[in-house]
Amino acid sequence: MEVTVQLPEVDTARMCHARQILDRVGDKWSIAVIHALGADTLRFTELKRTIHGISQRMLTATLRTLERDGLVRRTVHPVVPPRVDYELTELGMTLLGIVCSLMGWAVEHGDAIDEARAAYDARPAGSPTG
Amino acid sequence: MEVTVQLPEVDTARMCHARQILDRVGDKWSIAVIHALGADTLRFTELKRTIHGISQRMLTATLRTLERDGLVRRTVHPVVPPRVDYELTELGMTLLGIVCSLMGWAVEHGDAIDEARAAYDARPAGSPTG
DNA sequence: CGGGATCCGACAAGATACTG
DNA sequence: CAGTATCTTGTCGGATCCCG
Repeated sequence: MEVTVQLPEVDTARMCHARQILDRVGDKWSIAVIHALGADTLRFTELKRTIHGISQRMLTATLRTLERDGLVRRTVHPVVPPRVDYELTELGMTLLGIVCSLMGWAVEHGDAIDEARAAYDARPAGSPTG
Repeated sequence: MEVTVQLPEVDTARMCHARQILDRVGDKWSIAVIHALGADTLRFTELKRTIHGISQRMLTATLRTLERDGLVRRTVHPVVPPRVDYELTELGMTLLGIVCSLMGWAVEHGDAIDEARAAYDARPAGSPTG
């Protein structure tokens, strides 16, 4: 197989941009929130139930960050039982597309990675790479 | 209310896969290493010089993880001055493609995010979202 | 040159309790 | 219901020393 990646001019500056969004979506819960909101508009509690493992502290923090980055829109309804809706913005939806690409890659090559790990883990001590 | 979700059937299981690779490339240096090796095969010291900010501890740890996941191949040359070469595997190159997609998104929408942040930061205290 | 081991600081993140 | 504040812990990551 030959390399068809051919990154055009991906210098340090561009890679820095990649780190930017990875800092944004690379944390433990952003992806989960984006994915959950990609399906539908949800309330705080609904999000908490959907994502399961998340604490209300991290959910709040994650939502705040995503809102600040313009990826999630927060709507407060001034009703007697407080109600706050969260939904993806258009920008957030484009990011969701990227996330789906990520998922596609993970599903496609996740098996290979698993095998590689097993093989690496099975190596005695020093691998005769040369 | 109806769901206008465009993603086909992205359930929790798939999202979990996305988290897997984000755990892998989401750390501080993996992207930088993958990007550096995407251009050419490099030695340890060369990698250290290319990535600049990285310490040898993190470079070693990052390389080890990437090697274990089958993304990077490590070649030891038994010569008098020790020489170790690192290069991307075919699997690593496909991941580089994903990374490039990420970079593309970052470059394309990074400006919008910046504006959103500025707007969010300029808000008084409670935004009349509803 | 390449890398392992250890110590230590900084921050992310979980659990809990409290508020409006 | 939708958060906020505090405490504690776990992990990441840098600095340093040492080895082959």
